[in-house]
Amino acid sequence: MRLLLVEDTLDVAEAVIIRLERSGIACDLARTVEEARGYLEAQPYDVIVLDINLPDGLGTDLLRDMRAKGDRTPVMMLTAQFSVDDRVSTLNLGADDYLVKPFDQRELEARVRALYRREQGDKGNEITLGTLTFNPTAKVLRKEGVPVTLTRREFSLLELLIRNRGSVMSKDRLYEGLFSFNDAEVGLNAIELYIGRLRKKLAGSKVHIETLRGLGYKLDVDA
Amino acid sequence: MRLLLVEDTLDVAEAVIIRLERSGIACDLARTVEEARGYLEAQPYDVIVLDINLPDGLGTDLLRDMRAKGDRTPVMMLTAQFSVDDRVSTLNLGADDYLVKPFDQRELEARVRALYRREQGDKGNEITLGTLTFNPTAKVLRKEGVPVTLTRREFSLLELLIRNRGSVMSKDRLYEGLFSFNDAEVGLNAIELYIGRLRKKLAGSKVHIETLRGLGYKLDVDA
DNA sequence: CACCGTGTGACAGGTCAGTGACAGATTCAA
DNA sequence: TTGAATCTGTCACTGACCTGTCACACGGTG
Repeated sequence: MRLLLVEDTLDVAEAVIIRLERSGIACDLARTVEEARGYLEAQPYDVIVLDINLPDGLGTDLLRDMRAKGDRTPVMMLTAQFSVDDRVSTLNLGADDYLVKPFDQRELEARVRALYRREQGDKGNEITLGTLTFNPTAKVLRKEGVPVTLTRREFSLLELLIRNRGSVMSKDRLYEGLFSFNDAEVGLNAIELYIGRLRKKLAGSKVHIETLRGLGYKLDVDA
Repeated sequence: MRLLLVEDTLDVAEAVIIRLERSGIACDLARTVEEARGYLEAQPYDVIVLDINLPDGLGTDLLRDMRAKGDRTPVMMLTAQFSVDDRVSTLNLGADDYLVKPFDQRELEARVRALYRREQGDKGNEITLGTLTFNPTAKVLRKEGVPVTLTRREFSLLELLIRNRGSVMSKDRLYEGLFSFNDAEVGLNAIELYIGRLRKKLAGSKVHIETLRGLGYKLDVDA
């Protein structure tokens, strides 16, 4: 999952990013509205967490512009004071959720995941494929009921593949979902590496990752 | 829209079918889990409405098997009693919606249509030709539902032909679409080669690539 | 019948993917 | 804070398969 955090208070931002990155969400940080616009043009995000009060303007303005352009990316608003009026107008602008500062990190993560899930169209959060059950919120993968330990990156990659099962995911798309701009300079080779590691762990599960040379990878259930 | 109703209570089933057929939804009725499996093997459906309590087993088992096989057809569950636990576990199994009996016919129809719409949205720009379905975003080609593996070049060529189906594509145009300036020095013969390879993979699909000597190629569906 | 454009099998690069080893980074527990 | 364990990502090498050329067969057209 690729997330954009727009927030000017550095310590809040850092705490959030550390937390989210640790659980496998690739985060980019923008500290102004302008910066955020740049990021948004550069690449698509799965979720945006947007502070309202920013040095060069209001987060709500950015939100309005996005919606006016037809961008439907889920947006969670953040702010310190949140009157009932603020709340209503924010939601009316097309925000999907909001959180009042100070907030609990765990709550933020849970809500972000909920937004992502909703976007993906998954009702439940447990996915069964072959002999695998995958639970993105609990971060647990089971093979025939037995837990399989996955590292952060392995988990993120598997989640991307599972959510797009049956479709070919180009190496670029996987790369975008896995790494943020901070993880600069990571080679594309890393994807191949993790694909290999995942394959080992998925062995004997009726689920396999197919390679399509020059196109990407595709996760499928054995016939 | 093609719908499979799995329900053993005849009068309920008939009422539903009459209503849905009247508004243009093609319905098949299965009265047992076994019968439903038969239908599902025989052909794909757009939506499945699935009762939980059936004479020879539970609808939830059928649902679980489908999801384990990677089948993501939207499923709406029906049942008389529906505790919170039932609800959660059903959704976690991969159901997309549920309805408690007795229900309003109009509500059923509205929800079924909602499921269908969402599914169509996901499929987006999927193109069906004869027995082929071609999905450019997922980079997947299926012949009678079975995935056909294509290489990068084959895929590009097929996409060009499909997007211009019915009209003749000159070899030059195909060439321009397939090769960039980097791929300099590739002979025109390469096109013929890939046409040949594609023809083999499209064999038995009611879709054929016609040669128009001196003019180019044309992809068409058999009469 | 000759010609030109097309079909096709075999083959030789060449590119891209798989993999093992390794070093730096990070996490976790004392 | 330190050290062990694990995770991360690079590098280099190997191997597989796609790619496109060549050569030749085929077939319609004039």
